Amino acid sequence: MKAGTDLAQIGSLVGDPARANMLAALMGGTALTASELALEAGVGLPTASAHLAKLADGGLIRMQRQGRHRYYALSDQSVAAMLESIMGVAATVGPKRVLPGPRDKALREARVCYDHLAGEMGVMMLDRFVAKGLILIEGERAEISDAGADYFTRFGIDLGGLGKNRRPVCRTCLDWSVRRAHLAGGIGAALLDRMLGLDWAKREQHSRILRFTPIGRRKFEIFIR
Amino acid sequence: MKAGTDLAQIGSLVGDPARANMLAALMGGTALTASELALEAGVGLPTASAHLAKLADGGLIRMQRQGRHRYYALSDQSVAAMLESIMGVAATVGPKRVLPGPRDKALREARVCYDHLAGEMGVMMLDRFVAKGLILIEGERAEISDAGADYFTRFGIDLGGLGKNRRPVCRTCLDWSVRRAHLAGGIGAALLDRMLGLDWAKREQHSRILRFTPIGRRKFEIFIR
DNA sequence: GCGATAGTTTGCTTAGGATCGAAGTATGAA
DNA sequence: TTCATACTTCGATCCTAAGCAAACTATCGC
Repeated sequence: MKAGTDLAQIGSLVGDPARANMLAALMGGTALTASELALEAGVGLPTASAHLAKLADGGLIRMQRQGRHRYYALSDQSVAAMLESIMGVAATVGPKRVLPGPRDKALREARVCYDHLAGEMGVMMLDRFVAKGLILIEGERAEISDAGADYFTRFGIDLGGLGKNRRPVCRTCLDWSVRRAHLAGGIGAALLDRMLGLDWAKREQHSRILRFTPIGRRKFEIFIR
Repeated sequence: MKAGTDLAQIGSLVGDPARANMLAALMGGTALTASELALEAGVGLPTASAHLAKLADGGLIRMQRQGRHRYYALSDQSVAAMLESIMGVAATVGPKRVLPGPRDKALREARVCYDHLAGEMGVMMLDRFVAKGLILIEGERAEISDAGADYFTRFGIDLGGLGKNRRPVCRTCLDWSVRRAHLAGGIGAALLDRMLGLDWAKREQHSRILRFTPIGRRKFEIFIR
């Protein structure tokens, strides 16, 4: 009875098309303004404002004022993981799917999940790291080995800086398209950040798709080999 | 835009209190009849029938006729995992929680998740199995080692029989209370089944709580040690 | 200060869907 | 065959919540 109430509360927040579109847009990881989200959801500003208030009240998103803008973002990695798992169910048990178009293919291959790399390439990367002993996995928790710390530091990531903020440095996240885990947490975010900084890939506008350049893809292969 | 539609579809299914209560009840793993679910949801039979049709249509549940009864169950482990992840978010970011009562404590300690052991004891069990090399984990996928096969067989589990039906023998599932993985899949179900058969624990009526007997708990400790 | 942009609040309309009673179908029991 | 149980379908009601227009608040640039 009580468990159902919790489920329903979150479910109804996600269950409205306008709010769902907002959440999907925020899965991209970048914070968005109320107007941008209104546009994304296809509703007017007043309506969007009401929706955002509900989402914030329910704890799914977090707001930050910046001048006359208000930036909204998912409040937590766990919210992103939940949304991914819902998408996973939608993809498997959902209504008979039309065969996936080219956009879906790109999305499956490489995309941003909140703030880290997901899709086939993300899963492959974690697999390789585990195989090489750079990451140690136990259950959902993951750990960076000494060899891994060395490797990531040489890649240009400041592990010391990561440790300072509160979020777990290393954790995994279930991938909806591949149904395997990929690397999330501080290290996952830092790796994606670095790859974008090195111009290995570019984010496609208004989407979660990551487009790797041919050179970037080759360097990525070498990096994880 | 499209991603949001998928989210909203599943979300709105979970978002109705009556349906959410039904799903929560089905998380117990046992299949329930329409009347039982109506009672659980606190609605009349016609209403329940309509809800069940929607859930089945959306692919979240699966129906099986048996005489004049119709038994409903979650359609898939992935649905159970999704519901767990939603509960996880509800528990963390949700409305300011009242301090957990004794029921919550029991639920945290040991409960049924669809058809396998979850809660602190479930997480502990998987941790020990991994540490002892009985289960090998790589991402979300898991595997039974040779030593593990031997150990589980001696515990009275027919691993050969497990392999026959289609569901993956070994996989992990994220625990909402502990936020770590526990053991799911065919082996998870078989282990719980065996423990119940050995009278280590009893299921509490109309709830997901597992009550271990003192002796059962001690045997469990030895089993995973 | 003034206009302009970003966002919220208020008040109203409307539609979708949750609910139940009553009638209809299917299965089992006598 | 007849009655009872289990469930669905139909029809009608009612209520929540999504939507927008208009008015209000706050911040920026000048």
